[in-house]
Amino acid sequence: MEKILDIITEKMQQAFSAAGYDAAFGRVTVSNRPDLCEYQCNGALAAAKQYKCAPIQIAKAVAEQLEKGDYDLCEAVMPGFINLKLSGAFLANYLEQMRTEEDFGVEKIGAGKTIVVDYGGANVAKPLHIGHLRPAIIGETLKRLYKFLGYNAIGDVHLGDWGLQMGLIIAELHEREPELPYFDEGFTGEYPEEAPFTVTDLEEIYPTASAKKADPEFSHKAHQATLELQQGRRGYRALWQHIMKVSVADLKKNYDNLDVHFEKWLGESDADPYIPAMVEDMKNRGIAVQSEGAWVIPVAEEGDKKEMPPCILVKSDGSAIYATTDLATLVQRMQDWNPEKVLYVTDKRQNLHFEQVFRAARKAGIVKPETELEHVGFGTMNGKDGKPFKTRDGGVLRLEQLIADMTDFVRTKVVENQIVAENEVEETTAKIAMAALKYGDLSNQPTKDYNFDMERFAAFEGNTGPYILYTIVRIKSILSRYGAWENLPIQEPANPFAKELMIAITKLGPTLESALRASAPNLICAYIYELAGCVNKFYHETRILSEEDETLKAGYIALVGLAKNVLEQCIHILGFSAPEKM
RNA sequence: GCGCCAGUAGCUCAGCUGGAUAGAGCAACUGCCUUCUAAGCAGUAGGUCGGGGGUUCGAGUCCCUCCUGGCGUGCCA
Repeated sequence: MEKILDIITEKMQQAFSAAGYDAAFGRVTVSNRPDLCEYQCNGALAAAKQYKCAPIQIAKAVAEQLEKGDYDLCEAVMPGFINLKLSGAFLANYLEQMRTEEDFGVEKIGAGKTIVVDYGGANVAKPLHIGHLRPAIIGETLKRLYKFLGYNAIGDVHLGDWGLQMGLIIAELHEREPELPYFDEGFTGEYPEEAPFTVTDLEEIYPTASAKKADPEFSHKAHQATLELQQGRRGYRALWQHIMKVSVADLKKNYDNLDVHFEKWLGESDADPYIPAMVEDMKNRGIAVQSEGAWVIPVAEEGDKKEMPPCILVKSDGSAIYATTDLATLVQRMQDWNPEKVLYVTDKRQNLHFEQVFRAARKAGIVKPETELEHVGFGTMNGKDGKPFKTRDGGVLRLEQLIADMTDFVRTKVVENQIVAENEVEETTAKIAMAALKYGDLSNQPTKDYNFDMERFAAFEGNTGPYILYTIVRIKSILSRYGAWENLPIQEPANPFAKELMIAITKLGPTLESALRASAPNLICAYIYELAGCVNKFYHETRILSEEDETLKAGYIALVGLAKNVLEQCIHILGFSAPEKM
């Protein structure tokens, strides 16, 4: 469906033309003075400069040309704004179309296009911790948003299963149990089926090993193990298989709990087979050059404001580095899926890295010139005090623990309120906790650092996930009392609150498109907060079920029903859902 | 050193390509439940938009400069 702003902008542009001015000045925006009007055009102010006359003259002349039937108000005011209020008939018509078309008539701008969203970033052998929350939920939301707008969106977890961390674990295991057959280079038999460790063991082994990186001897051992693993040392590969199996099952469980689902569970190791040919090719074509013992791809360009270090392709010890696997992964993605776009959702501190990789990929022709590569770099989630998030004993808070804490906090409230039956407490609690957590995070601008404060996130008032759910639940309650409502047509607004709500609903499509363009889920949050506010005002001011005029009542029901559907569609994109009661 | 990002109410943050009176939420105070869930609604109070210049009819928004904080800056990811 064409957006309202586009429709009235077109009409405004025609009016500018008809009045003898450049149509380009006819852009209409949502009013920033809702007390005066709903939409406004500031074009006369800008046009005044070009035509050297008073802006109000232009505004008046243009307003004369507008079709009066579309508007309840259409006037030129000082110093030269053109103020508009839509007619109820126009709005009802538009909303009725939204109600009856599939997906609210939102334009499928991505039809026929494929996008890869790379967003998990989980590391094998490491439990998900608080740092994994943002990439998971921001990435999942962006992926769902792309899907809703018609893209074929492929989410890939891109496991960290091939880097130094694997070497660290192998080195640490070797120190602990050197007698294991995996470390015996002469061993030719079958390795045991059972892993010599559990998930819980791994969760302790990795941090221990990581802490020992400062020790030069251990560090060298770990680097050596990484290299040998990558070069295919048999025992290390077997050990690696064990680590993968144990760890991935656990990761899947945790992501499921967050309602985050990946289409592909590929990892850095899956890119490995592509590396030799890619590197060889780059060397042959002179894309990669030797420098300080390593093979690098110079990516500095003229006009760079900052120093642009080269992209390291092969380290001086001969092993691959993250740039290598990222490039090889891109080779695999282009070959298998040929996407229009690849989106990377990672910490913003990796900005330079991706800039280098993107340039290298273009230089080497791994992607087509028109393939879009975007890095969505999100900010750090800090503790309440603004410092990096730590547990009381200074450790890293596990994601599971975070969710458990949030759930406990919410459960108390749910029990206190006594609205749901005892056997529904857990399900309701889980939904509210998820909404609190995700909305709390997603409502921030992704690029900004923010402070995590559970009390604030799970607060049941104000701009929070629970507030949005509460609004939906209120409507659901009315709808279920009313009976069949799905086919009731939208009517003209019966009061100002209804009209405000209707206008809010029309902003769905434009909001989703802006959110996609800017990779900014917070825009969706801001939108549903506004929409929920409109619903609550309408709810408060209008007695719906006790309305005696049946036609009027049906119109109310149709309107809140549509509002509910839009809200639920939006929270689905944000990755959470509403209970029946709360 | 260089580069990137940020600085808006006591706190946490919005503010779309420069436009009318800078907006929310929390905290504080005040009203509104015999009526569809008060996890709500309405209202009061709270601001030299980090400082200083400049461009413009008009600047939180654009340009310059300074201050403060965070991050990055060749073999970790």
